[in-house]
Amino acid sequence: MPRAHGCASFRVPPAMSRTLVKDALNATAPMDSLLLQGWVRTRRDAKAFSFIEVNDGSCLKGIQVIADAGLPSYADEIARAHTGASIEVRGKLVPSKGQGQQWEVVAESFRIVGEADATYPLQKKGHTLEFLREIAHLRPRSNLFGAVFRVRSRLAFAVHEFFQSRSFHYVHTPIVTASDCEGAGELFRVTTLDPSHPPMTEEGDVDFGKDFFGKKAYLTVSGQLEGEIFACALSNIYTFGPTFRAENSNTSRHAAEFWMIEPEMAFCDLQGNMALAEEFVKHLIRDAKTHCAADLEFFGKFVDKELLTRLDFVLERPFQRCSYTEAIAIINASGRTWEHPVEWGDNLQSEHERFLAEEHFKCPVTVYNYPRTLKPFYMRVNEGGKTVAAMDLLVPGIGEIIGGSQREERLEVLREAMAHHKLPEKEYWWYLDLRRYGTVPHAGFGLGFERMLMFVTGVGNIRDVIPFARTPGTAEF
RNA sequence: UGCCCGGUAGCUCAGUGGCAGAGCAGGUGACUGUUAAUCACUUGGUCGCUGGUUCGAUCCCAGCCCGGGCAGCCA
Repeated sequence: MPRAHGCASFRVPPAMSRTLVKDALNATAPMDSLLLQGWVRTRRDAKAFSFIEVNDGSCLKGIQVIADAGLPSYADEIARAHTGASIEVRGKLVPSKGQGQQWEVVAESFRIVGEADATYPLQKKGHTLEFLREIAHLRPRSNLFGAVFRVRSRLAFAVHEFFQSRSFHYVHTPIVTASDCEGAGELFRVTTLDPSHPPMTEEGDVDFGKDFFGKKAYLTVSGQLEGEIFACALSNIYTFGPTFRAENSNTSRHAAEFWMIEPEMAFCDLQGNMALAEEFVKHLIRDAKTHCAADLEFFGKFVDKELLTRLDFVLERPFQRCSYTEAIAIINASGRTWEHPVEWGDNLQSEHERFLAEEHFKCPVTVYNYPRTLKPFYMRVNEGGKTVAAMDLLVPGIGEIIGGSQREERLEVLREAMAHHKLPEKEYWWYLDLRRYGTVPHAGFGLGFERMLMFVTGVGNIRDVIPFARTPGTAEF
């Protein structure tokens, strides 16, 4: 940042450095002087003084400030200290005389930094999540969203910590991609062509050869294929970045833009993959419990009463594992009538996945070895050729949270699979090269970061665990 | 994309084929180491939009827009 020199309006830096609310609340001794900066949550006036609850987002709780009516600024400023106003307070941290808190701040001076008038839409209580979505620029100031986004920040850090501590290397895979045949859903086109006057070929088609990249380009739906490249060099890698799917999905667990974590391990099979997935999910839960205890407690109270016991339960028990073939047998032996009856070879529907995780196993469950016909070309073909070494981790309440597989490392088997899926070898020459030169068994998976956050926070809609949700028809902010 | 539910004050909602309602928020006053403070009074409306039926529509009908739930696709 540029520094101001010799400027008359240069503001003298504060003599005191700022104390975060979190640190003030966790103080072990009184403080003679501190500077608080934050936003007014509520104000309660008495005759001789006012109570102001100040929150600065450093933690869930705010701190109570006592502003005596005798303060010089009181008469002019206190009436402007509405909910939502930003405020700066200098004073002492003292043990509270009141009941609800250990510490409070006795103001020696305070000023309103930025007013918030009566149109400020956040009230002390009673907003629906739908309303808060419409004010996504203000909702981080609410208790719930402050908590959600603190947990999101912490778990993003925990992702790196988990992999880095296991000697995985972080790879930045591209966001713009030119391969459109990964089969992971509809792609968003990336182009600089003028949509109303695109260049045309002699055949009358749009000439993408004249586009920015000289060919058709898209936003990535997965970093997996590029991740495999790096796993076949650095051994253990992970990606963590945004992913884009242009599916017209209108559900509480799909977004057009979401963040995905994709580890890829060389010299690893499906068993190792499942083990890592379980360890990873448990690590994230444990980390949130350790570092976001107050926020999780808030979710347990106001979002999902069973959240904390469920998370503990998930940590304690080993995840269940069950082959696709067994899963079909369990579903059909349940004696239930299904909206979508299944037999071997069919996709598992939501109702089946929910039944397995929520009722049969009552626990996260990894379903593996799916029929070859249901899965993409890159998954490793099992003995007998009918199934592939795929895995999906299903969790209660959400369903699929992880999808992964052991990859096909045998050149000829992979070529057959590509031919079967009608994929041109020319486009995948580099992917095939990985099997031509020093191929190794390798495996990996993708974890939807938002779905994990839904599981950890109990929040039921993906739009409420991502700062600015992109869903069909909506890209505000 | 399909099926279902909804749209009334800033927010959460009730309601009726015939003067538009409550709680909270906002305002004024009182009271109090308060803490979702309390009490009294009070401001506040294109009843989503367009058209139709009707003497009269916020209400009934149609179309559209917006939001939500579920399903499919997936993470």
